[in-house]
Amino acid sequence: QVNSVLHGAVRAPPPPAAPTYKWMQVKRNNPKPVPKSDFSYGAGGANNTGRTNFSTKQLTELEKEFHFNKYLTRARRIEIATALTLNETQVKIWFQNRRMKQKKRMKEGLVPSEPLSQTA
Amino acid sequence: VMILRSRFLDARRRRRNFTKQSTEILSEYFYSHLANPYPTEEVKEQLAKKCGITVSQVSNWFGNKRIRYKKNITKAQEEANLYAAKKAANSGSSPYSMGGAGTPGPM
DNA sequence: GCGGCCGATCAATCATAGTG
DNA sequence: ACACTATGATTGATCGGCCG
Repeated sequence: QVNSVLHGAVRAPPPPAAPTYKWMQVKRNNPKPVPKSDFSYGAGGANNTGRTNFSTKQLTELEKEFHFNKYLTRARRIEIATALTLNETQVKIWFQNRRMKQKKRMKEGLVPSEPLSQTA
Repeated sequence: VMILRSRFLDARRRRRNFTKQSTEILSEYFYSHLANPYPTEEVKEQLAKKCGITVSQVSNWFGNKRIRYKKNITKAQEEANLYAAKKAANSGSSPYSMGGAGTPGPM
């Protein structure tokens, strides 16, 4: 119940009390449903722990593959996932995010490559 | 984590705070649409132009603003009220209509 | 129906700018 | 000069919608 339009003697009122809209209550679901229990690998094995921390090696490989193919086939995805000790989903998601990232750069930076040093 | 970070790490993260005026413009929109602070792509472009920043930056700003508002509702509400009052005070500078009870329906 | 993709967003985190 | 906070950017992952 929100305070009505109490007018009258309200000299120092904090009442406007912004209501709680639904967007403020939005909650994302569990990061992941735990596919299975496997050993926890330092970087690449941080499974459903919310946010995975890809190792530099994994990122390098993914990046390399991305330059070769912007899109993956099921087979290729499995190969990469296996080689990097990641889930197919993680690889899939990485590519999706990567594509969006490149698109964003293209739109603003106009440079599809990495913004590392100006090199010029 | 050794994390060499390439020595200079993402030069990108070398951010610069937006001008007070830009923040003011973004905040005004945010609090004027508190019921649904999700500007459309078109609106983002307008705000970006008005603030002299990119659309992505506008998106980042709203994304951060929404998340951080939720993180501290009480504190954030004070700011919301502050803006509400400010708006009520000067009627003639706000191009956006108030968004008070926009959609109180199902919470 | 199902799985992949897109566009937008969330949420946690990084690194720095600003403030006391 | 330094600890702490405010804030912009990055990114793995989720949500809803569309499509083959």
